[in-house]
Amino acid sequence: MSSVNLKQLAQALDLSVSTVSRALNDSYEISAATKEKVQLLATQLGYQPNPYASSLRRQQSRTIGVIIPEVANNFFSLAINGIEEVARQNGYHVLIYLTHETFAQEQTIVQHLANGRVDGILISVSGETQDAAHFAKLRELNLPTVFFDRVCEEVATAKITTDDYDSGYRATRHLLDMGCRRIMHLTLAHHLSIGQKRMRGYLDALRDADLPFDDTLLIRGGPNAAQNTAHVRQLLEQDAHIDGIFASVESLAIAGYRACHQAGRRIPNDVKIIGFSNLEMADLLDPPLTTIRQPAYAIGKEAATLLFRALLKNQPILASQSLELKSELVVRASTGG
Amino acid sequence: MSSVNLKQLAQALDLSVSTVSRALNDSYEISAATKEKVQLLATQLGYQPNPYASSLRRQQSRTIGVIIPEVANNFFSLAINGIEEVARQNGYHVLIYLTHETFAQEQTIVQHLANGRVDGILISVSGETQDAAHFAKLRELNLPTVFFDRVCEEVATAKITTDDYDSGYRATRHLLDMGCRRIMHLTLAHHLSIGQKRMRGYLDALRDADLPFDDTLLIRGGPNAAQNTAHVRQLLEQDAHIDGIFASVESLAIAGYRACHQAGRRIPNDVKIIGFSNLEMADLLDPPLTTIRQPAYAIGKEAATLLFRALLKNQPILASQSLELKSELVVRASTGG
DNA sequence: TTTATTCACGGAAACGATTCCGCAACGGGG
DNA sequence: CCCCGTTGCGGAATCGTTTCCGTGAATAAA
Repeated sequence: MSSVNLKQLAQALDLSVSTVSRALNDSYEISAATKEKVQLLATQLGYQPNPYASSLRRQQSRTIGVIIPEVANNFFSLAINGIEEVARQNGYHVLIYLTHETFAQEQTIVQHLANGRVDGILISVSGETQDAAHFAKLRELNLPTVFFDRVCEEVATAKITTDDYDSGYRATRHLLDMGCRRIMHLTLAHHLSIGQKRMRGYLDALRDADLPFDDTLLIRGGPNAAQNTAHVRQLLEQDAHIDGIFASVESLAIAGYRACHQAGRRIPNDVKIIGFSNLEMADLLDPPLTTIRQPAYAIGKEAATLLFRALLKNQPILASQSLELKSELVVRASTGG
Repeated sequence: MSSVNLKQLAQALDLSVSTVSRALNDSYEISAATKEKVQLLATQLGYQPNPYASSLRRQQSRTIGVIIPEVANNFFSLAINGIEEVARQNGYHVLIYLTHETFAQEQTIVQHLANGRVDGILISVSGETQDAAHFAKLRELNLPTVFFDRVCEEVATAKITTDDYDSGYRATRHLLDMGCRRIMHLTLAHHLSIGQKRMRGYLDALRDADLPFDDTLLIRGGPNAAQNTAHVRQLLEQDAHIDGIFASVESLAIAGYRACHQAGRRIPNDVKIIGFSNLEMADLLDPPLTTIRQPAYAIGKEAATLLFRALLKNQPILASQSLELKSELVVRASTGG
């Protein structure tokens, strides 16, 4: 669509197409004088190489794909921020795909990216994903892939995660320290390693406090916020002894707040709440929410950096390059006195 | 990069490349029997057309570009959600670019998209943008463009906005009705029409209440949240009579909250606050924030729908197709009693 | 039977950039 | 003076699809 192409430049300069191309790519075979002439006219006419012709010939697109469950989510939007920054610095473009937490969409998206459209993929898998078969094709095609936050353990590639087991343990431990004895655990991605790690942290903290694990205290949430709230409320009303809620994602912490309001349980007097969250205004909630804050921006940045290191140096991505960043426990009033 | 291409398919089937291509595109010139054979083998071998070869030949990329100031923002991430949904339904891909509210980045991005990489553009301009010259090229190239929310009036194309003047008026009027007499106005995009419209609503509401406009009550915020807060706090401490804050974007409403806390002004007793916001948990803040809620998801969806109508039918986008959606005033405790 | 038309397909030219190969001209060394 | 290497550039193939044009055979129309 760009009005001017190589052939037109070549004609105007009375040079061949190949010479013009080489001049623009700063090839050593072209004299300084010619280079200057070519580049001058190119900028004058506003020449921009056709990206598709270039990609076709070079067999690379200077584009990466980012697959995430949701974008209207503080964690993922911060991560995208980090990703986009690194991509732009390297002159790459970013294609965004949303799975809406469904496995089917994740499959189709991954499939559609296995045709050379992107040079690499960053992915945080959907809550439904249990099978990693759809990632096999990427491996087969040698398409560099980095998982972040919600990873697939089975796939042998690099993964950027946070200390999920530890965070789960510390969150639960904090509730216990504040006096909780019957702690609800709200989880979304319970099939995923991330969910299981946080859960194991929860379980181990209970065990270390010599508290039994009660299966009924476990709520597996879904994408529907109203339903999650109703679910939590129901449990709160059934079980008057519940005095703590550990939410493994932000939206479920919110569900916890709403459910407590509806069930007439005061936070933190009756029920203390802690949740994973990247909400910058967690301190302005009523009451301020105690959070485990993941370094979302850094996660995106690290994942992208790892990917580009592989892309630019044309090296494979190794599982050994995986990184685990630390989350931060920020104590506020929702778990206070 | 996809392992199998048309030529290989053709050889395997003992057909010509053109026949295979036509069979896969369901051309009327190909017999049903051949079509079936071709499609069977194609799916068996997992054939996927090379998107770049296809784009090069067809002169269209089945990709749209979305340019926004920030993604870590409830409004924009909801809008992207709407955009992505419509794009996926139409089989299009979405390239995301962030300007980080800077004019320079907006220029470079727009320039880089004027080479056929995308078939259309959805844009919400940066807070710094005052000049529309960089959009001229898009018009020149006939690259369909739709503005949403933060629009450029000078550019003759369709724009999806909300009733900004009205919202500004209603927000201010609400504060007046609740007894405010000295209302601070926090704005971000004061050069943009969106900022000016909201401001005019503010001014007209003051005028209709026979209140004078005081220039010192106007704060032009920037991208730095801490600085904005400090700015608001300073003004609050200087002027003890301020009893209302009207924030034209969510982040500035938050700055208002923080500033009030720091300056020891109670909300809503001393100062009442209203702000544009798409925060789903505005009701969980302390106190719950009275908001003007924009239909962010719908805006994204409408903008994308308009763009695709033009793309698919190959029609130009007319300014007359512009749409103005209604925002909603949600009264909560931050402007109460 | 002859001609016209449709059907089903093949060949080859695009799309625009990159790159392999080849080739003049020129300069320096023997 | 001749040979050879270097410098600077042109021609053409190539990436994988799409599509224009052509063509043989079968069928229909006359």
